Amino acid sequence: MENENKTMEMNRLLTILSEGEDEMRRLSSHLNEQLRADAMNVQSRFSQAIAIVSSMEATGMNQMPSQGHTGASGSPGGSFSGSPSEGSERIVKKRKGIVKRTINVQGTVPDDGQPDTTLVPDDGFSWRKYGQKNILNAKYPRSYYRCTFQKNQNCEALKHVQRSDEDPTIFVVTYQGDHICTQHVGKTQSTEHQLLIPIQNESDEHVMINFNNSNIPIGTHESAHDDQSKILSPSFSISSTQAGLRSERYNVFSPSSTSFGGAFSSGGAFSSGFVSSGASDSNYFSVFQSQFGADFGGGSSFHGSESELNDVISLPHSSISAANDFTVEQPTFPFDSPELFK
DNA sequence: GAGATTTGACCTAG
DNA sequence: CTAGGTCAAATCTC
Repeated sequence: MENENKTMEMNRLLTILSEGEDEMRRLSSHLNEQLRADAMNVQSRFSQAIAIVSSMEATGMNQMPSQGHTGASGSPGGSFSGSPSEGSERIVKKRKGIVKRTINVQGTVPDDGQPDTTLVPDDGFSWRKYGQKNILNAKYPRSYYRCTFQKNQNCEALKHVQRSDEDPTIFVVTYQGDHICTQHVGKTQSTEHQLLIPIQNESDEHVMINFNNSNIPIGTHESAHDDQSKILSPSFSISSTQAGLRSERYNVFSPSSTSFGGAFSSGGAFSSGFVSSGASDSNYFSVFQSQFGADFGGGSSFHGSESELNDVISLPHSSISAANDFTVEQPTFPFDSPELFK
């Protein structure tokens, strides 16, 4: 029962993040070149969070990923900039009834001679590569990873990653098994750059999304004494590295929105307001909301019933939104700030 | 030297 | 029998 709630909330979170990522993608198309790079940076943060949540969910949510040992295997580089929204998510049960969870994520643009391992998105867990195989009728080989802590903690989580034939920047990531290892949540991040999202309304558990420029930690933490309302103002920063770019602060706010989902849904925050709040040391987007996860549409589980009925359940990204009674349409952005556009 | 990656060989489900 | 998945020795990196 508790797990069902968790799954539901995780799916909600995925929906929210996916939509946020979509909105940022749309938004970036309206921006000038300088700001577009920043917007894409934010978009990539959403995408990374999505991958992390997907990984957590796929591996049973037993553990939250850590930051800090992503080094070696599956996720070197930390240059992940993609999301499940690029394709579809599906649950596959093939051999021996083993349930696998597949998501599509967008990695970095492949460079000639650059190994796949440097392009594979970081999902926050620590993986060790144990094999690579050429797959029939596939352009690119499939890489096999297991949890780094398989040996010393008997963690059985596995994943394999394969680059899409159609779009080499898209990686199909399949997760299998549960993380039982204790990969600790990174503690090196300042909370001022973290997004804390309550996983369960009734509990004190949160997902923490860090929109810092370093690796993103995401994890649960106990906050029995925390006032939730104080941590429900997610923000993410855009820090331009371009010399000469005027530093400004932009706020995206939603006076009427009561959820993060609403804030990023079409007709939500972006249509409610998007303003420049003046100069600051860094370009800064903030999403204000009164309450995260209030209610954005039922929170149905696209996780389904773990494929008990079907061997393959294919779920295009759009259906994630559909499953939550969301309709993603072209937003109507009242971009009033002249600095935003060419 | 320890740990991670590579890669050919081997195993096994379908 | 075949293709996907794993093993393990060789190699690489820090």
